[in-house]
Amino acid sequence: MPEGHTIHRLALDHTRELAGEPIRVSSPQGRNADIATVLDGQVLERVEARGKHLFYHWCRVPILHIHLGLIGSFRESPASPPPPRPSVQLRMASRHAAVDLMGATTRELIDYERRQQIVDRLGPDVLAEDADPERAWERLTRSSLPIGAALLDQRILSGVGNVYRAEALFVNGIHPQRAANSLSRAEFERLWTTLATMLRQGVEDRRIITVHASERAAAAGPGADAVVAPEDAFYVYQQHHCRRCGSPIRAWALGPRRAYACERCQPPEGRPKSLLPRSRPTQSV
DNA sequence: GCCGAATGCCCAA
DNA sequence: TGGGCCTTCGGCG
Repeated sequence: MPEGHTIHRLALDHTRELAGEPIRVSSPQGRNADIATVLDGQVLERVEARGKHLFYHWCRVPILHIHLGLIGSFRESPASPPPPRPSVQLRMASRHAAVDLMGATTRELIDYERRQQIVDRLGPDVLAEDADPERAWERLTRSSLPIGAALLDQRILSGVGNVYRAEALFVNGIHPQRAANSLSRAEFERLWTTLATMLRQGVEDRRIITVHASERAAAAGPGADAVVAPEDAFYVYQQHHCRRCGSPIRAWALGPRRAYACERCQPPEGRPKSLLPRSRPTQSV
C-alpha cells in the first residue's frame, strides 16, 4: 500500500536495520539473481526516499532503485528469518533483520546520473524537509488538469496517491473535478499543508489514518484508540456516507483511478450543474 | 477455484 | 488510449 508515507517509512527502517554492515542479498524468485549477485556481501550506506521511489546507496556498487508500483510490498522479519516465499524478488538480510521485497514493478541497478534523472522528473516531495511548495504551485497553475488528477501527477508534486488525494481534497472542501489552475493561492497553501501533515502522520502510524482523533473518538467513544478499522480511518476514500454531513459519497473514475467526494462538502463550485463533467458518478464502492 | 480490484506508472501505438 | 507489469485478498460460484 505504497503512497509516499510508506516509502519514507521504509527508507527510515531499512537504513536503521541494514546500513553499516555487509548485507546478504538473494533472489528466491530468481528473476533478480543478477542484482543479488552484485549486491551480496556489500555494505549498505543509506536508503533514500524521493516521492514513491527508493534508492539504496551502497559503499562500492551501483544504486538499487526500487519502485513498488501499485501492489509491491516489503515484509520484515527479525534475524534468522523464515524461508522466503517463492514470490520474493529480493531478500536483504543483516545480522538484525531481513526484508523481503515482493510485487515491485521496478528493481534495477542504476548509476548516480540515472538517479538524478529520476529525481529531476519529480515535483517537490511533500515529505521532504526542504520541499519547495512554490515549484508545485507554479506547475499547478500551468496545468489544465482537474485538481484530482494533478495531485496524482508526480511531476507536479510527489508522494501523494489515491487515498491522500481523496482525503486532503475533502478536508479542504475542494471538488476533485475543479481545474487545478482555478485554486486560489490560499487554497493551494492549505492543501499543501494538509498533505504534508497527513503524510507525516502516515509515516508515524505506518498506515493511513486521516480522520482526526477527536472525530474518531466522537464517533466511536472511548476505546477508539485501539485498532482503527478502515471504515473509521478515512473521510471519503471507499466510504459510503460522509461522516460530516451524512450525504452519500460519490465515486467515479478520474483518469485511471477512482475518485471519491462528498459533493455537499466539496461543491463543484463555479460551474452550473449542467456543465459538470459527465464522468457519471456511480454508486460508491 | 476463479475473477477483479487494490494506496502506480511505463510504454507503444 | 490501451495494455502490461507485479501479488494478494476478498467476494462470488
